[in-house]
Amino acid sequence: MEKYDFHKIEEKWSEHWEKEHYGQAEDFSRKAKHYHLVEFPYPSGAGLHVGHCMGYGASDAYCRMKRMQGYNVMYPIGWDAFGLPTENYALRTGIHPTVATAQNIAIFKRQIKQLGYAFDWSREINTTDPDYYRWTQWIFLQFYKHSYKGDSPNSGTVPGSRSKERSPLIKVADDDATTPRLAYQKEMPINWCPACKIGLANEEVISGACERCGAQAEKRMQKQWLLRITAYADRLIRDLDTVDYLDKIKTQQINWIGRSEGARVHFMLKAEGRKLADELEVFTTRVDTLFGATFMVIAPEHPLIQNIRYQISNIKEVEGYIDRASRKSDLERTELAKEKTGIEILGIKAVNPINDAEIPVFIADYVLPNYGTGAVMAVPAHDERDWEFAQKYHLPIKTVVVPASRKQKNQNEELNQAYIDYGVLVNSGPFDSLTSGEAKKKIAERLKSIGAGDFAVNYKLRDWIFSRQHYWGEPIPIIHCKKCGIVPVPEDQLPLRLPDIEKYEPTETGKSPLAKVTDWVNTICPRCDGPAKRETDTMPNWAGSSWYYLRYCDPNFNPHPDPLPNREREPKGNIKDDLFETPSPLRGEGGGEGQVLASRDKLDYWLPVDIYDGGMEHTTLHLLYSRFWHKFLYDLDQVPTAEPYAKRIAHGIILGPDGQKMSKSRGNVINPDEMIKKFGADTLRAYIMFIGPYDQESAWSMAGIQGVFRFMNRVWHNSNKVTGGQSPKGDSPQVLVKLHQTIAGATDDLTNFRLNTVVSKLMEFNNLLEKQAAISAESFGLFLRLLFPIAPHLAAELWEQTQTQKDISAQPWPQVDQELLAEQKITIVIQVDGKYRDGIQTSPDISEEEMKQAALSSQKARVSLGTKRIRRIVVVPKKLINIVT
RNA sequence: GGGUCGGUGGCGGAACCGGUAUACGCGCAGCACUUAAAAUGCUGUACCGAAAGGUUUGUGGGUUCGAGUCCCACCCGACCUACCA
Repeated sequence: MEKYDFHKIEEKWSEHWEKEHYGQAEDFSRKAKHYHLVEFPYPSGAGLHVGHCMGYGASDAYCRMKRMQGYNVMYPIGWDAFGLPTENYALRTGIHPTVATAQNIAIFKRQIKQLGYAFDWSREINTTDPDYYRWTQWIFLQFYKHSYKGDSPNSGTVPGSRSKERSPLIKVADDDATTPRLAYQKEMPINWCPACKIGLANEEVISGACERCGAQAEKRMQKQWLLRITAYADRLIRDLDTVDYLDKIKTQQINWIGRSEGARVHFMLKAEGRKLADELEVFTTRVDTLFGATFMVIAPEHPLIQNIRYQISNIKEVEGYIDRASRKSDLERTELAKEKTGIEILGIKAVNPINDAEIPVFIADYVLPNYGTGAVMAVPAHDERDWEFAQKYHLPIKTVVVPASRKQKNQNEELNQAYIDYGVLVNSGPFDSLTSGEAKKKIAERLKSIGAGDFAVNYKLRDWIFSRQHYWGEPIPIIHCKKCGIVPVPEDQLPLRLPDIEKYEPTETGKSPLAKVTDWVNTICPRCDGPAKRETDTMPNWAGSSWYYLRYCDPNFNPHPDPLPNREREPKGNIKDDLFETPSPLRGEGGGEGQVLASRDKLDYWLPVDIYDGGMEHTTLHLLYSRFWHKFLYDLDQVPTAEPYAKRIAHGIILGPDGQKMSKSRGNVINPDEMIKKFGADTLRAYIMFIGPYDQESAWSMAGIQGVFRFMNRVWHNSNKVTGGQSPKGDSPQVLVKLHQTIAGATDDLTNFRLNTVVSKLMEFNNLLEKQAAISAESFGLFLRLLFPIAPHLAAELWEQTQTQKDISAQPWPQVDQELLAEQKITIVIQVDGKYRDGIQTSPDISEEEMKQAALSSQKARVSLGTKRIRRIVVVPKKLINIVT
């Protein structure tokens, strides 16, 4: 027999599948649908990474099985192509990002096809395609044009929403400047990377450093666009109950959102005995300790200072402190956490609303500006950080809660089951002797009745900073007019295209490179026809990936098939017609008629995504963002489901051979192309599945891939043993039983993404085959069908060589012959006092009595029993006997 | 500090409902083929022991006829997160 020439085989079959459009899904097929999503790649110049191969290969195997099981499988792919590396590349080389992207995509495509991943290429999408980002921009405009009912994140009123209910959105008029919009602009301190010259989302700052380049991030005030994700915080937590995600993913999302229940408290401010107009509002989860508040602390960024600066007698020192704090990076601010610093704001006092005590106000950077209200009531007796601060500055410490005795606890247990009891209150006036759980409720109620506070819910999650000062992103479709203010680009003018530019450097002022393209920036206000300027910020990477799975369902959908002349390049002014202004199809206003992103029929057919595979690193960013967009689109009635993904799984990362994360600088990067060259695509696919448990990280091993390569060769040579036309009756029972055990085991494992054991089970069968002189074509064919998802080229080739039926991909998935398995002899384990002594082969219909007899007559068991008295015999039918002495 | 997941041979890892621990692969040793090597094939391979037999799933305890698996305490590691009021 000839050598296993994997190059020849793989080339032959990948051409075959391309020609046959294997992998193409059918809309509205009567077969059951399976929508299988993998995170689409960023097409970098480095080409496919073995990590991509893990996700795509496993999912490809799963989808091949599903197709053979009769499902209409959609397994699409696209390109998440906006982003910094391409822009940086353009900066270095002058090659336009569009050109670089096209080149990179070509590399990825070649690799993907070589590896035999059967994507549905008819649905390929690209986030940088104006026909795609047109709708990304459209979604942004809807955020801008809508308000969420009761959306203040700190209001404490939680919009009641069950998973299936849409929450009402309010359409906000263009000239309405007061209603809070879901997309809004705000001057705020942002994380700024001095090296990349880009504003960073909080999530992109990793322990004080820029996620991309590692430089220390700084703080900087800048007007930013934000999306009000906090309005959806509760639903994002609650609806996790309705989806099947790995538990750790759910936990991470819940922790990230960080919901905590407590109370808001208003402290009146006094200067020279007179009440000031400003109040100090704090959020606390421990309102039961309100009597123990001995001072207040506000963050250096707190706006109060500016408002009351004339009342502050030591304003110079205070401003000096603020200045020093602003120059610290987040990292410095947290690393120096051991030693707390601060300064008292002299000249003012805060008044505790519960007991009218006047207490000093400090400014200190251990209080974070972005959490709660940026101010805390300090209770040094019951908070470690406040205690440290009080120690350092010799501030009073007043104990107001003491541990409850067990007896008291028991007495109150029934009353307070819903609360965590820290103890009972002392030194708290009328609230003394209440448990802290009760006191939380009573004190908050009291505050509410005197207008000095209320129950409140607070989130760690902050609104999503949506502005980037870069070129290679979706332009934010907004126009700034001196007269009219913020004016959205009319929807019929979308897409708002990126203009071609010469220089990609961000400006020194921190504005996007677009700011220098004066032809483009200067435009005409769509409302008043006066001169106006375009927004020059672009959207973050996460924008295009927040809805791409919708577009796969209907990649060419266009709600307005007759395109208007593209007017955005040469605005002629006076574009007022609303004809093509897409109606916001709010509930009850037209059902599915206003569909924009994809046709409703197709979304109804395909959604939700049945399985979504990706990396763990995306659980708190991409996954949360896209759930947020989806819920918003659901509220707009653009999508039929409240959640986008029914099930989320995640694969582990592949480490280099040295056990370290792969990186160019370490020189431990494994290049898929080299592996294909050396071992072939099938071996690479199978090895990556075999490397370890799917959801854990595993280190690459050259010896390991060698072993899998040997397996492929053995399978190849074992096809010699196929005897034409022979029925499986000629195969030994041992082979048949093993074959059907393999069918059962491999199916179960593949269904549950236990890919390493799928491969090992196929190896086991092949090892048995190795010892046989011959095997029937039919049995070997069953084995090949199991192999097909793992090593499709090899399986298809051997199928063609050994079988009469045509194409392996058209064959049904093997069924287990239960009778065959049932007829087999079983092994009964005989134990004495729980220890294995003997095993006997017997038929499966053995009775318990017969089992006992067999056990007692076992030579080995009797030796082990000796003269001991038998106390009991435990019988597990058809499995085991334990003789207890 | 909080959260999550882990700890099984020389190594990567199997063991699904508590029922023969160490499947599969690597490595290693011996043999065959070869002038030789590579490749390939065969045999062996948790530990102690010549054998009979005994011991073994991070440590200590518990439940059970029986524990890698369940419960309690502790030790170690990885990842995420972190002055979150």
